[in-house]
Amino acid sequence: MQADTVDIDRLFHALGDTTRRAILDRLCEGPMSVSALAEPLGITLTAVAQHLQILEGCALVRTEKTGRVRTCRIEPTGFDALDRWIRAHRTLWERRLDRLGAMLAEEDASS
Amino acid sequence: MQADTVDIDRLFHALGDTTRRAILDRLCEGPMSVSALAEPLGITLTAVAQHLQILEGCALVRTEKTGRVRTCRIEPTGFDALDRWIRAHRTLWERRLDRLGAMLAEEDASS
DNA sequence: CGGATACTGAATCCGTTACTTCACTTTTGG
DNA sequence: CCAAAAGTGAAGTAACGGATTCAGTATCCG
Repeated sequence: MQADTVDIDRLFHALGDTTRRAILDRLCEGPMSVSALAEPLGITLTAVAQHLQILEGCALVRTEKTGRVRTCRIEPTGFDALDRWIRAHRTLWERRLDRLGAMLAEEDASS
Repeated sequence: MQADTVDIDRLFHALGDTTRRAILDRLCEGPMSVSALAEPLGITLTAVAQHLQILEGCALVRTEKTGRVRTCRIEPTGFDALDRWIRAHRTLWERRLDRLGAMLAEEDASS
């Protein structure tokens, strides 16, 4: 399970930024160069490159440089890791809520 | 849909902190006072209270003060909002990957 | 070749955030 | 009633994060 190596801390941190989520949304339209990404964002090329490093660091995008242009695309690995985290915790929390419900039902029954 | 009011930005920011995720994990065991939460974390009561404000702000926990003790518990609303965001984007991204696959297949066919 | 393009790296700036301390209010148990 | 317990509020601090600028490097096109 390759996606387990993705640090959930980095993942949430990466997604907790509007610009980075905008980059991801943009990449849904297809692979794109760094400049193409930067153009509608109103920030520097450098800033975009920094965001891309973070997104790559938690496997949300993959980039590849050919010639002088770096092409960026969506990488589902980090996304899968996030999904797995949520599923795991959802069941934990739901189990807890179920237990709470059971306790309340028990109290009602004994009253 | 009450959970739509939850700001996804705040949500990711809230979950992007180890201590806050630890608080959530701890609350899975059941409702707890602020001091009880603070004790194993090695940080001040004040710090925990601040984290709780953030977690409440995006509907991940709910707290209620009775007497001098504030009881904290898991609140699924924010969690649901997160889940919905992920589902929506997963389909977006997968659609994109499908389209990519189709394009590659087309290229193969035309070669 | 030479100039434009597409980035990269380093240093810097400034606002935000996590955490602290300390003084204070409220509640509660003996 | 009074001292300990539980939490609140305000102010301060140190580190981090997103962004900038500027000076490079590598690549491409005419």
